[in-house]
Parts: sequence; C-alpha cells; structure tokens
Amino acid sequence: MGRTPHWNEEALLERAMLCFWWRGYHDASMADLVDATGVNRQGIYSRFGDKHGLFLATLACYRERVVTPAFARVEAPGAGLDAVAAYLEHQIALAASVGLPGPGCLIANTQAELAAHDAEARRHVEAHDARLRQGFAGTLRTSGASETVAAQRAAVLAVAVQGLWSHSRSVSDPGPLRRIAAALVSITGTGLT
Amino acid sequence: MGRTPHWNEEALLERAMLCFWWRGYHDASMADLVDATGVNRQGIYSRFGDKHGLFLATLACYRERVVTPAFARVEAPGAGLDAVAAYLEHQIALAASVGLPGPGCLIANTQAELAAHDAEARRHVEAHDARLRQGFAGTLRTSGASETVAAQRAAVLAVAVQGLWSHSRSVSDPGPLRRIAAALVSITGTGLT
DNA sequence: CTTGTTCTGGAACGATCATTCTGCTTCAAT
DNA sequence: ATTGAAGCAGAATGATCGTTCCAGAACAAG
Repeated sequence: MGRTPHWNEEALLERAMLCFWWRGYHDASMADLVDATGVNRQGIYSRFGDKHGLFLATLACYRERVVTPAFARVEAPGAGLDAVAAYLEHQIALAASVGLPGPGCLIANTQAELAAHDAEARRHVEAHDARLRQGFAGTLRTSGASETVAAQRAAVLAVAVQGLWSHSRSVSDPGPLRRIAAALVSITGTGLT
Repeated sequence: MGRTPHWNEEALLERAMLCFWWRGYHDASMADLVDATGVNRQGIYSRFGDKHGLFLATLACYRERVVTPAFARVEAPGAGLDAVAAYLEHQIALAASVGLPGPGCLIANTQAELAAHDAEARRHVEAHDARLRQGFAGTLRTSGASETVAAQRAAVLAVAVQGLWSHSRSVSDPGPLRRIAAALVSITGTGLT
C-alpha cells in the first residue's frame, strides 16, 4: 500500500545545481532550493540528509550532466587541440547565452569557496582536475607531444581553464574570454614536436 | 578635549584580511573579525560602516600589502620572465609555509565567491587583473615579444595564474604547484622572437 | 578635578536560515 | 471503501549572525 515514491531526482538535482552554480553554496538558501526544485523540504531532507548532502549530490550531477557532454569531445579517441578549442568555445557560448558576468564553473567556484575547508567537496574538485588533465593530455599526445610534455602541459591547461571560468565571473563581454581561450590553445600547441 | 582617536588601522586591516582570506566573506563572522583584530565592534562599525565595507577595505589592503610586494619584481623596469617565475615561487613558498591546502589569493577567491553579484568587489578584481596583465606584458616585451603577442600572452598568463592560486586551495603538496608554475612560464616564453 | 570624547565588554535586538514538526492531500494496494 | 505510505504547504524551533544599544573605563584638554 502507499503512494508511488520518488519524484524525478535528476530534474531536482539539475535545478538545485543551477541554484548553487549561480549563487554559491552559502548564498543559496534552502528556501531558494525548495523554490527552484519545486520539491518539498521533507523530500530533500529525507533523500539528501541536509544542505551539504544535497550540495555534494549536485556536484556529482554537475560533473555528469554538464562536464561530461561538453568535455566528451576532448576525451574522444583521436581528439586533438581543436577539440580543446571547441570545448572552450562551447562553454563560453553557454556563459554568454545566460549572461555575463556568469556562473562560471561550479567546480571552480567550489574550489575557491569550499575546497580548503571541506574534504568531500575537495574530492570532487580533485577528481575533476584529474579528468581535465587526462583529457587534455590525450589531445596533446595525438598532436605529437611526448608523454612527459603532454602531462606537463595538460596540468597547465587544466589550471588555466579553471582560471578562465573564474574569469568569466567578473567579465561582462565574451570577447576577451574567446581571445584568451584561442591564445591559450595556440600557446599550448607551439613547439610540440 | 577627548581621548586620542584611532587605533592602528593598518594592523586592523591586515588581521581582518587574514580572516577573510582564509575563510571567505561568508564564513568569516563579525565575531571572528572582532576576535582577530582585537578591535571593538563599535570601532569597526564606526570606521567601515558594515561588514561589507570592512571587506572592501581589506581587498584594497590586500592589493597594496600583499600583491604589491610580491608583484613589484614583475613590474620593475627591465624585468623578464624570470621575474614572473620568482613571483610565482614567492607566492607558492608563502602558501607552503602557512600550510596547504591554503588560502589561495584573496582576489581569486573573491572573484569566484562574490564578483558575479557584487559590483564593488568586481571593480577590485578587474583592477587586479589589469595590473597583472600590464606587469606580465612588460616582462614579455623585454623578452622580445611584440606588443600584440605580449598583450595576448599576458592575458593568458593572468588567467592562468589566478587559476593556479585557486588550485592551491585544493592541493596539499607544493610540488605540483611548482611544476605547473615552471611549465607555465616555460610555455609562455617559447617562440617569442 | 571636571568634562567631553573615544574605546571596551557584553548584552540585546531583529533578521535570516537550516532543520523539524504538524496537519492535510494524494493515491496504490488491499 | 479503507488503509497507509508518500507527498505537500506552511508554521514552529533553535541556532547563528549582523547590527545596535548601553554602561562604564580610559584619557586628553580645559
């Protein structure tokens, strides 16, 4: 007996994610999240325990539903630096379409806001960083870089890209973002062989 | 008649700065700030109006008392890319000495936490970014870059450096930071002439 | 000393917020 | 139809926090 359980958890997480993404962990209140998701407080608390649990779940959701579709082209076998450029352009276009200064990257925001004090959030940040490095290293190898150089430049690229999304939080025009992205890819590709 | 006004405002700002730097704007409570500065609430409120005013003052203090001493070597006439490397090493050593994951850069943290919603904080972030770009561009020109290339790469460098400080909020070992910094400077200097 | 001003510790206020509680509705299974 | 789990709206709760208020201590000028 009883009612069918479960509303759409994916939709809930996606809407909560938008809230945290724009406003940050501290600035998104539970009232905001209840409004944004359309789900009752009880539902959220019974499923995620507390605000922090919900936030960690949205981090996972972000990595899967935002990062993966955008970054897949970089991770595709045989992808080169043009895939990196396409990935950057995809994210910049997204930011420009929702308005600048924009939400940036939820992982990058979390890194600055919480990572130093929240070990679980830090795990997500580190996993994301490792993923970026691995994806970028692949494109560098297919572009002719040695294993060592690929790893080195991929680490630089990962840090620079996170800096780029941070930058998109304080800039009101996508033009500079595009120029920086282009120069970044160009510099990364010089002198590879 | 009356008592001598004014405690040491610079010392106050420096201690409040440390508080905001480590904990972020939202996580540093007025109680923390009163404790950290040793100055009475009234003193803070009468001088800075409110918490936000105090925060903006600490941003200015940070730019003058932390950024300036570290970045001066980059801004020195005739400074080259080795000055950039020295600047990065200086900041990494500072972060390592206070413990990693560390406070990162107050401006970078503010960019992620507040810039999208706080126009006054954004002004500080933008001014800092412009300063970095100008300083880096100078070193690139002395290293033989044309005006155009120097400006382009300086913008990339500024974004990458802010990403590096964000990275220092989630990493527990200075080694990777140093390697990324070295590779970043190396890549930036390739193919300049 | 008196007086006027500033500083200080700490209490008080008012607002916000995460979390819990309460009653009510919905609906699948009996 | 009854039942009971699950959902909902909104009110309590309890804690935290920014800000203000207050009463007294410190101290320079008159």
